[in-house]
Amino acid sequence: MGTLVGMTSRIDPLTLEVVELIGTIVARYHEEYEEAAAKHSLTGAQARVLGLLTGGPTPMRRLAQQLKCEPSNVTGIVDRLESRGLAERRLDPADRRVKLAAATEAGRETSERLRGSLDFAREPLAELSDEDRTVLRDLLKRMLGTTP
Amino acid sequence: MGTLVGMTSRIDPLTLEVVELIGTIVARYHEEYEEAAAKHSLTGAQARVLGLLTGGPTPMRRLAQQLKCEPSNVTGIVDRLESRGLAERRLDPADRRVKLAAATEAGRETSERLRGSLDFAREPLAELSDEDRTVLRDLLKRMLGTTP
DNA sequence: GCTGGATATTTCATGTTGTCAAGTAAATGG
DNA sequence: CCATTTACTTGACAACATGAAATATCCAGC
Repeated sequence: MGTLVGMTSRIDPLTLEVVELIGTIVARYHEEYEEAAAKHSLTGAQARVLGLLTGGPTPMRRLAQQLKCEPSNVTGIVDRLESRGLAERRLDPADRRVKLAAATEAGRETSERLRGSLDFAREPLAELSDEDRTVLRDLLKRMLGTTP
Repeated sequence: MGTLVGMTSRIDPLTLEVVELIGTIVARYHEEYEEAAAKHSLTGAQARVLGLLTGGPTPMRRLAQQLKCEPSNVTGIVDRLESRGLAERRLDPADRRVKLAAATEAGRETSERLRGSLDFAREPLAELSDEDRTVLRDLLKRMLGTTP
């Protein structure tokens, strides 16, 4: 192996370009998400938890797993949602150790309004035809190993 | 317009599926990035700044713009990088108000090792042929409006 | 049934990221 | 030369995140 510039030269330029594009998409996605959350006076983490709660009452531990963080962190986030009347804690009759976080009616409304304002869905994809979207979907699925 | 289930039904299922896939990619990308940064004892923000500094000495203000945060925030991040010998502040001879953040030799090495450990580039894209990647690249570019 | 270990949650201490307002220093335009 | 703008830092504060220790509960094995 001759004199190479660096490790990155092992990746072909095309792959690098795609990775860079994905990075851009990731950045824009995050930006829009935080922005939409802020419009409803929520932080990103709060919006994420509220979104998870639309799936029904959820144990704190499960929220931590889905957010990939420590359970003690979830305590604070749910505290803040609760203090604003968007969520509440319930006891699990089946296991008195666990507390189920659940969205209140106000929480459900807020979550739904937020979902509606996430324009990332419409705007960039509007550039693509139906056929393009199908191709894109299949490529992304294969990338993610959904079709092994 | 009959009785609809909700606002989300305005978006066709295909678009919804693509949006969901992109969400998955965003989540995985972030996860891997933080993980790779942590392996080098860096936080995500520190890794991001260090990455920006590989482009050469950069005014604090510009870093703030690229990170989309307040300049006062960058002060702290660069402080931490500096205290670990990965970055340093230089004076801009052209304008004595600005301070240029620059990666040290150690910072450059760390940044390069980190870049090399970002497997998100190789692993998922390896599923795709060269032709597939070209198609994907073009679709993403159009999504991002790079080719108006 | 008891007991010991595992599990679910919280609390506390601590660190990083982020905002905003105020302050300092230097450039710039009348 | 002076007022304004610009670049950066500082300080106060909130949210997020981790890790260790405390509490309450469950469960397996005896």
